Amino acid sequence: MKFYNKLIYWYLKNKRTLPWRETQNPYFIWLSEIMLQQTRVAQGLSYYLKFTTTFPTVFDLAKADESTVLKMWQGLGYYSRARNLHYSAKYIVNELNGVFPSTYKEIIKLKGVGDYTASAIASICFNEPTAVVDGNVYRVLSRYFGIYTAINSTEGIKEFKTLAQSLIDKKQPGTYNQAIMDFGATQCKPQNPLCESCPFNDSCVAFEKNLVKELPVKEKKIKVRKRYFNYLVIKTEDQKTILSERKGKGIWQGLYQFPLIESDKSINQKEIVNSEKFIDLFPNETTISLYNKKEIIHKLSHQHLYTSFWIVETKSLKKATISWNKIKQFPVPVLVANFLEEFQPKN
DNA sequence: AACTCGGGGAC
DNA sequence: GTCCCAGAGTT
Repeated sequence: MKFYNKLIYWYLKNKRTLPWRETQNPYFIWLSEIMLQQTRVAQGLSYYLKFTTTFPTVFDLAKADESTVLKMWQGLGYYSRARNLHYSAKYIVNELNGVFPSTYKEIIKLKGVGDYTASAIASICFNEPTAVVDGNVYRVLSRYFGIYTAINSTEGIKEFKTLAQSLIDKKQPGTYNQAIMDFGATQCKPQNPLCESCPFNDSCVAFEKNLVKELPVKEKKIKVRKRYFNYLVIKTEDQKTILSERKGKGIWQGLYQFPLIESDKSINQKEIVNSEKFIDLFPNETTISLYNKKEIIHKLSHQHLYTSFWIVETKSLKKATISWNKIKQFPVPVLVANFLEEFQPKN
């Protein structure tokens, strides 16, 4: 029996019921695929429902402000996905008359769409036999065929794409692609895969040679940068504060935060008050107090942010233009959202 | 080729 | 703590 027949047989019996499996609307499939990049189904699901409800068509998404899109994306991470999604929605509306491109070659031109996403959309929506290679596919193929090539090397990326392409069922590429991903997610899992009940355990190289735990091979690990964030949470007597948008490179582009004093180590209240930024911001009298006694360690994949929130009260401040009761309309990082939730449970 | 971009869940 | 998730863009 061919590889794809066995796989699709498994899929038809074991597939998860998911909302984006009920449609071939390329706009919906696109939304789901962008959201699920480096994101578990369980985490992306509610965002998918929220987006498809609020923006039922690409025209609705294109019409929205970027800030609105980011607010809806808040908490999902990798915010460039939301910015690129919005950019591409406007492109589809303005340049393509709202018609979603229908071939891999055209789909991959969209910003935020790479080989994986273009293959997924082309196969699921337009029946084009382009094989997806995501983390699940790397794992399934490296184990089944006993391949040691690092999945994040240039060579590995090429090798696995070619292999995946040779295995696809050209008559039902969309079903095949979803099958191999679902199989990787629920059966051939990273840890404790269900080999004893696996339909491939009579022909899987890794199972036969007891290499399941060694595969797939991945090169090098990331190193984590430590940063020290001191947020100045301003409260004026007329209930205003300052939020500013993060611009340029780095994390959280387009999201908002309180005025930030960053340092390369922990700093105390005296150092805050004597800093250039603080003096520039508050020429007049203020009261400052540390909100969290212990630094909050916010962990990103490449950075650990040691964070202190400083409550700064002052009579009035010209730059403080944002009312506290409107603060939750702004897209903010989870680090800031968590603080606001505790500091201002209302709204 | 290496780095950067979030947040969370499973172990 | 470690790994990694329906990856892509930039340097």
